[in-house]
Amino acid sequence: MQRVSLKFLAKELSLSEGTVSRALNGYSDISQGTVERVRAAAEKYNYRANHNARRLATGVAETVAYMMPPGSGAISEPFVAHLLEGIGQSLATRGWDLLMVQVPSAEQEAEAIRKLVTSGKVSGLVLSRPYKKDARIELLRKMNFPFIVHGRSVNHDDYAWYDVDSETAFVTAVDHLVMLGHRRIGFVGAPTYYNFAQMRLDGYKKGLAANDLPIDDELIEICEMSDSGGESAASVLLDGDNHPTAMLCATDTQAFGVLAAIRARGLIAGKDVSVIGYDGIDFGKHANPPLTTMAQPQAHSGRQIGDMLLAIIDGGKPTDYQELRSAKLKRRMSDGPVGPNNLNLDLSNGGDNE
Amino acid sequence: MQRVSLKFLAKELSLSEGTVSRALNGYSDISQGTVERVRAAAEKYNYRANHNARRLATGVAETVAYMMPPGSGAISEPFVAHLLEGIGQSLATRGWDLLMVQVPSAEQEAEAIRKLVTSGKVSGLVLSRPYKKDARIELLRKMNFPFIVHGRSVNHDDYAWYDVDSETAFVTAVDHLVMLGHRRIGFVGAPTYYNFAQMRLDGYKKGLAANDLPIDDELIEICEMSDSGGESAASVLLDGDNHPTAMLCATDTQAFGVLAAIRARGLIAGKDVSVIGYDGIDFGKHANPPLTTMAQPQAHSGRQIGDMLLAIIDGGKPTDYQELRSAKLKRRMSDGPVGPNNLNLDLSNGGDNE
DNA sequence: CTTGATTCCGAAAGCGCTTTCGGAATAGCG
DNA sequence: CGCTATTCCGAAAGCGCTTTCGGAATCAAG
Repeated sequence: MQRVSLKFLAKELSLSEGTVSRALNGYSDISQGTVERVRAAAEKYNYRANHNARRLATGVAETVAYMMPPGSGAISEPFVAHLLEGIGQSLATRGWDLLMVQVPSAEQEAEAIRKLVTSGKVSGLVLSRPYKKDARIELLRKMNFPFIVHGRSVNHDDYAWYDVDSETAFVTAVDHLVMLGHRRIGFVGAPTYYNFAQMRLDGYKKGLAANDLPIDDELIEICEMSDSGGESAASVLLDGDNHPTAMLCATDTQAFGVLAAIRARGLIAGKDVSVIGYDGIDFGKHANPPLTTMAQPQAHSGRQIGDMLLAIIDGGKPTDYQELRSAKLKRRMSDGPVGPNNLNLDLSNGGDNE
Repeated sequence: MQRVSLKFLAKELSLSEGTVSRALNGYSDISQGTVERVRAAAEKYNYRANHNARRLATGVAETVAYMMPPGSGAISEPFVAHLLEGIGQSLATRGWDLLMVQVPSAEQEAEAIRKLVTSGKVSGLVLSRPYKKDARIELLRKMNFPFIVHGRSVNHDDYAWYDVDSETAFVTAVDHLVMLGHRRIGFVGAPTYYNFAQMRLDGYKKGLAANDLPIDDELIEICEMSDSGGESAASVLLDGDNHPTAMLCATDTQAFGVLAAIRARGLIAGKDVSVIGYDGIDFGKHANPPLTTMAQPQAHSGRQIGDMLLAIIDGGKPTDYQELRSAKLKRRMSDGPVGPNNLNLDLSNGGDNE
């Protein structure tokens, strides 16, 4: 294993190591003839440069790390998978590597970053799901290390990011619901130390205000970002005195739980209660009923993010790489007009299966 | 960035680089006193060894690669995410890294592996979803490189693997269906160059045979592993002359499509037609109806796989690390007894929504 | 007090590659 | 044909760390 080194090739060709190296790396001070001779030999002996050596010598790691959002199961979220794939593709165009970094808890993130940066094993970093005020981002900026974040913190003027404008997505969603006749619209949100969660909540409130609807705190439930979180949040909303006729969810995953809560009460989403999620994950089409959602343009987000980060590593100004995309309403079956059924919702007869 | 090197520390402490290095790495020939002095200084200056240098010097990469199954969207499959998370945790116990490797097409896999191995950047490899006869596995064995595969190829005696016995899982599923009175059981399978797909098909046939049921090729549909693949496969099964009263699917994802095909015909899964998937992915509970499935014990499979690979890298005999787990039937709502409805299924009146 | 064993550390040789520098050989020019 | 400009390559110095080897100092024992 790892038999053929530069030295071996050099000896074989009666050349110096330096010459072989330069020939392989496309330096101009090597004659065409030797370049070809070297290439042929490299091919013949299946030579691969030892990356650790090369990286040590050049000082560039040729590797980018993706830092997983901490918290168990985080990686299983669909968006992470897509992102990873895209970033990987982007990196592959240069033969760079993608490293996964997992941090057990949020407290350890800053330290993990410091370690990563100083270890020299990566030349760039992508972060996901920033907090409102994110210590990781500040640290990275202070260290002047190339990075890009998928999402934005509150103060996002001076670093690179790629985000979807979920705030206006939520006013769009509210508008849509209002247009369908809904006036009591609930909100199932995520913990607001995440900035995206805050922005979605803001969008919800903004949408309400724009439609001259009051903001009722009893219509707002914050829960963890899981289906069961959504389910219990929806339960308190649905079982309260002031049941909403529609619910907006911060994530599709929560929306699935909301749908479950609705079914559990013998109600029909899209008819008795409307539900709109956010993310646009594919699976939503198989939900019961198929989930209407604000779909992110996730098609090439990973690819995009990777390209942006690479540009920054190449010396680009981070602030030149800030991209805000917008989400689109994808109507499936979980939304609908307010009907006679839910104008005077009476849940007292709701079945309780499960 | 990357200010503090070993040299710096050494100078600061008036020690030689070698001494500092050995102190940090727990060699016994350093006095307790200096060890502490060195530790304190390292702490104070926030010293982190440059990994590339260390790896070059020691020859051990301290990194493990996960090779993604090629084909677009492969990574978005739920099992990959779980696996990655577990492997990452396992590696984290030693401070090792997880590298993601993506290969654009199956043809390039062998070459990618050769490159990876000879580049020296990883000390072990995990493969997923092997083919019946897998060139990657043979290559790795020939090179005597530490690896483990998630799944098994046909010939799996002489390497390490972790797999779930999907063959017996499928005979269990058939048994279950037969017990419910089904006699015409369809199979929606995956391409059989994948060994797992072949084994599931085998299990299906075996189960049929064990129950004295004939094997009818018209009841077997192979399609790609996506929901839409499952949907069209189910369509031909359902619209054929010889419609099955139950269908087994090689993956949950396909099963979701099958469910859709059933709904599209105005039928009810679990009542008119039974459906059982395989994988046990969480989302199945939100499907319509909730998907009955053969659930893999994926709880700690990633962790397990990581630990096994590490043991092999440490010199363990690969053949000592072969683990076969079993799947369990997780009944939800998509299976049920044969009813009067489907004994003489008449589809001519089936609605055609969507 | 001598000898042999221990303890602790410095020196130095790499690991495999990159890159600068300078020099030999060749080419171009008057 | 002599002189400068090019072209092409070898030598060598690192990159930052690990690890072997041996030696100085200390200790215990005879």
